[in-house]
Amino acid sequence: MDEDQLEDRIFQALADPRRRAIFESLTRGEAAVSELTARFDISQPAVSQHLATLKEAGLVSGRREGRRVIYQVEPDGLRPLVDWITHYQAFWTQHMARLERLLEEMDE
Amino acid sequence: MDEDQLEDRIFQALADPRRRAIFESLTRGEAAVSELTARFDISQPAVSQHLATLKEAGLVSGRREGRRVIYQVEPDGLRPLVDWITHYQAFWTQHMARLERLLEEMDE
DNA sequence: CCATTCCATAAGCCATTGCTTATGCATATG
DNA sequence: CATATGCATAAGCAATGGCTTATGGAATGG
Repeated sequence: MDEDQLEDRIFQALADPRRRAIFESLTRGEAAVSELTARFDISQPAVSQHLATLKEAGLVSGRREGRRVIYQVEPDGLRPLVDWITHYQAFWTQHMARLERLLEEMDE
Repeated sequence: MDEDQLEDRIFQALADPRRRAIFESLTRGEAAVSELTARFDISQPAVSQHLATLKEAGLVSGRREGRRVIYQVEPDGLRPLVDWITHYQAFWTQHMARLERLLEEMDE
């Protein structure tokens, strides 16, 4: 897929608050569609549609387990977003201290 | 302003490709509305509307200079986005090497 | 002053989007 | 098999979004 097109899909996928909430929910652990439907107060098809959008953006993936489909966050999914931000290093240089702190934490 | 609400506006502002292009254009240097209108093939009101959206998201700011209004990137504007991503450290740990390289570059 | 330039805002239009209900396929279960 | 469960997809609808043209205010220049 075109890189710019993927970038587009990621931004657009994360633009919707509910979709972002679903994504964030999945970062706390994989879940089946039925489970997500129970958590959020929208219909099952709505959840499936959101998941499809997130999937096409490369942010999540799903595997079949019997009748259920388990979705999980795609670890590399946010990479294009990180790359996009990194491209404007000059404007977030001030956050480097914060990132350095993060690096130190990760070293442990 | 509510932090989540700002987060929302940032994601939504960056969701539109043309608005992202305008933002990217401003990262390469401040510009007046008329200049941006010349660069992108849309009407002046359309540009002003995009700028208003970016401004409410805290991504750009404008100052008046005579008849013109000069827009520039707000250095701290992407911070909430960076914060959001850092919140999911676990999923981009793999990018730490890349960030470390960036840190080294910044040290020079 | 009067005309011109630059910009923001209003109003209206069309395309997109996120939701719903309806439906059908796949898998499990009796 | 027959029924039930889990999910995806289709169709339709209301809301939103980005564009346009029209208009008016702010600042400059003759």
